[in-house]
Amino acid sequence: MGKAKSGKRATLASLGEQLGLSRQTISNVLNNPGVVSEETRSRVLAAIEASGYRPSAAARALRTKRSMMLALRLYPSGDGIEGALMDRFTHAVTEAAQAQGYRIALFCADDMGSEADTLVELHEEAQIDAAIISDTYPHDPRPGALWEAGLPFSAFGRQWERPDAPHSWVDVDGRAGVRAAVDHLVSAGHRRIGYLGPRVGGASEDRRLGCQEALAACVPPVIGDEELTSVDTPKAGAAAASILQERGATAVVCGSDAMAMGALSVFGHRDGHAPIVGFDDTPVARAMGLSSVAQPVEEAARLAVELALAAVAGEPSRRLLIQPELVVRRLEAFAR
Amino acid sequence: MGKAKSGKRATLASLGEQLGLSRQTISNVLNNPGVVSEETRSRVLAAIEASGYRPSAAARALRTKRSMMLALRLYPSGDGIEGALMDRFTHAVTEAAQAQGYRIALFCADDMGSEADTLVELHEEAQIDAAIISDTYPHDPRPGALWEAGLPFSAFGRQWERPDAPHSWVDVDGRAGVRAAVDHLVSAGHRRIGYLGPRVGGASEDRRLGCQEALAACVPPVIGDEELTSVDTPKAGAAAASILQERGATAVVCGSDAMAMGALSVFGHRDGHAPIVGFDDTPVARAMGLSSVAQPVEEAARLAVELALAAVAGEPSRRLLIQPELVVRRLEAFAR
DNA sequence: CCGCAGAGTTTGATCGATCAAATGCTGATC
DNA sequence: GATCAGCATTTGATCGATCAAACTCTGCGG
Repeated sequence: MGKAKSGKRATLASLGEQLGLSRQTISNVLNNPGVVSEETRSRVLAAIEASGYRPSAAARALRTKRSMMLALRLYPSGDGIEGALMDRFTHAVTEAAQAQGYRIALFCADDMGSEADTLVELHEEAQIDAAIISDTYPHDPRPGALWEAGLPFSAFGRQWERPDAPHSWVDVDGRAGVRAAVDHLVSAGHRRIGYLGPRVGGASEDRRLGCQEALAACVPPVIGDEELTSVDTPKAGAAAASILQERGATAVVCGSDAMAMGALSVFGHRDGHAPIVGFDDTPVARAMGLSSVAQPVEEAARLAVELALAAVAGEPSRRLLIQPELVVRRLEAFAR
Repeated sequence: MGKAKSGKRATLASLGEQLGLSRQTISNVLNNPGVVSEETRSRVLAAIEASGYRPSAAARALRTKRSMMLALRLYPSGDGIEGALMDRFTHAVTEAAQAQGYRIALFCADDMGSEADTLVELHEEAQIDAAIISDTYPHDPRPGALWEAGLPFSAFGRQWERPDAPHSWVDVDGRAGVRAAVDHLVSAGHRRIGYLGPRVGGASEDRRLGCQEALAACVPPVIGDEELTSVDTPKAGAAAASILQERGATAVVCGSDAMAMGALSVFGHRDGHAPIVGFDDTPVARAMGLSSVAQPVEEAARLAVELALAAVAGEPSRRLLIQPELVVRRLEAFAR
C-alpha cells in the first residue's frame, strides 16, 4: 500500500511537479500508456503508488461528461413476500455495473411519474449516464418520458402494449414458464388444473395465457378449470384456491408465490409434493418446499446493464426475451 | 414546465449572457438569494425555469468538494430468509439520505476487508462524502480502517469488543428484545424455556445473555433449559429445537427467524399460538404467523444517516442504543 | 463638496482532470 | 546539410460551478 506522506491530496499537477514532468504526462500514464516512454511510465507509476493518488471523480466527470453512474430506483418494499425479487435484481445490477466500472446511484420515488421526473433531473444534472427501470406495466409512462428526454436507459420488463417500442428492454418469458409448470403438473398425473394470478399487470396476463396454451396443447386432453384473478396476497390466494378446489381442480398454477402460499394452505402437500406451482421462486417458496417458476434475474440484470451502456454509447436498441426455469421442489423434512 | 429550447445545455454563464448579467448573479439567486435584488431574482428565476437549467453536479462537486453521496455496500443476499432485513435498511437509508439532499452510491464487495478498501478508495476519489457500514461483529476491521483513513462514517451495529470506540454507531438493544420475548412466553404460561441462537456474532451472544437475564429475574422461578447455538438455518434450528424439547422445554426463544422456522416445525402451533419467538420479524415470520422481535430498522437507518452527516460536518461522534419491539402474532387462518 | 457605508453586481482565480494542438528532439532520407 | 517523420512531452483551453475580493452606484452625514 502507499498512502500518508503529506496532508494534501495528490493531483496530476502535484505529481507532475514532484517528478519534473507535466500533468498531462501523468494523465497519459493512466489513460494512454502507449504514448509514454517505458522509463517515465514506471517512474510515474511508482510515484502514484507512493502518493496514494486517486483521480478526482468530479473533475473527470466535469471534463469527460461521463459520471460513470447508473440510476436505479429502490421500490417501497412491499410486505415482503415478493420483495426479494427486486432486491436480487438490484444486487445483480450493482454487480454487473461494477464489473464495467460503473456505480449505481439509488433513489426513492413515490410513483412512476416522479420516478421518471427524478431520472430526467439526475440526467440533466449529469449525475448519471443512464438509467435502468424495472417492473414495467401496460401504458407505463416511464419509457416514453425517458425516451423523449433523450436519457439513455434500458428496462427490465417489455413494453406490453407496444412490443416494438424504440427503447431497449429485457424480459422473461413468463408464458413459457407457466407452460412448463402446467406440463410438470400434468406429468405428475393431474387432469384438472386451475390458474390463479394477481389481478393486474401485463406479466400476469401473459402468464395466464401461458396456462391456457399449455392446457390446450395437452394430449390426452386436460381440463382447465376456470381461471381466477385476485389480489396478490396469500389470503386472497387461499380464498380463490378454495373456489378452484370446489370446482374440482386438483392442482393449481399460480402467478405469484404469495398467492401460491395461500393455495398451498388449501391443497396441502401429498407425499411431500405440493400440487401447486408458484412464480418467482421467492425465499418463502424455498422455505415451504414449494415448486416455483424462477426468473433468471441475475441474467436479466446483467443484460439490462449491458443494454443501458449500449444506449449510452449510442448503439441501436435491442429487445431480449429470456427463459425462466421451473424449480421443482419437495417439502423439506424440517417443515413437516 | 420548461425545457427544450435549444440543443445546448444551459449553464450559469449562458444564462447570465442571455440576461445581461454575470454568472455569479445567477449563482447567487440559487445559493444566496438574500444578496440579489428582488427584481433581478424573479427575472432570473423565470429564465431558469424557461431554460430548464440544472446545476452540473460534477462542477459543483469539484468546487465545493462535496459529492452529496453516501456509500452503502450491498451484501450478497443470503439464501433469503434474513436478507430482507438489510434490504429494509438499505431502503430506509436511501430515503433518509434523500430527505437531506444526499444520494446513495451502491457497491459490492467480497469481504469486509475489501469493503473498507473500496470505501476508502471511493472517498479518495471524492465520489462520496461519507459511508455507512452495517452488521458489525467483534473485531470488525472496518471501523478501525475507516477511522484511520479519515473517512466520515457511521455504523449500524456497535463495536462489540470496544463499546467506547471513537466512531459513531447506532445499534438495537437485542438483549432487551429477548427479555421481552421471554417475559411474553412466561406470561403465556410456559415454565421451561430454551434459547436457540446462531453460533457467531456479538449480537447473538447479546441475545443469549438477554434470555439468561430474563429467566433469572422471573418470579416465580422459571427453568431455563440449556441454550443451544447452531448454524443459522431452519434445518439446524429444527434439530436443535428437538434436543431442547427432549430436555423438557415447552417454548423456545430464537436468535433468528430462520432458526425459529425450524423450531416452529418441531413445536407446532397450539390454538393458533406458537411457543416460539423469532428475531428480526422477517417476511417469513409474518407469513407463518410467528411472533418475533422486530428491530426498528427504519429508525436505525435514519439515525445512521444523521450520524454520518454529522461526521461529515465534523461534529463529535455519538453512540446510540435503540429499543426493539416484540411483535406478538397468531397463526392466520389461511396458513392452517 | 467630499467621503463613506452598504446594497447589488461583477471580476478573477480556482477546483482537477482531459482534449487538442504545439513543441523539442532524435534519426533517417535525399 | 536541410527536410521531414515520428516519438515523447508540454502548453493552452476547457468543462461549470463557487469563493473571495473588487467594483459601481446611490444616498447620506459632515
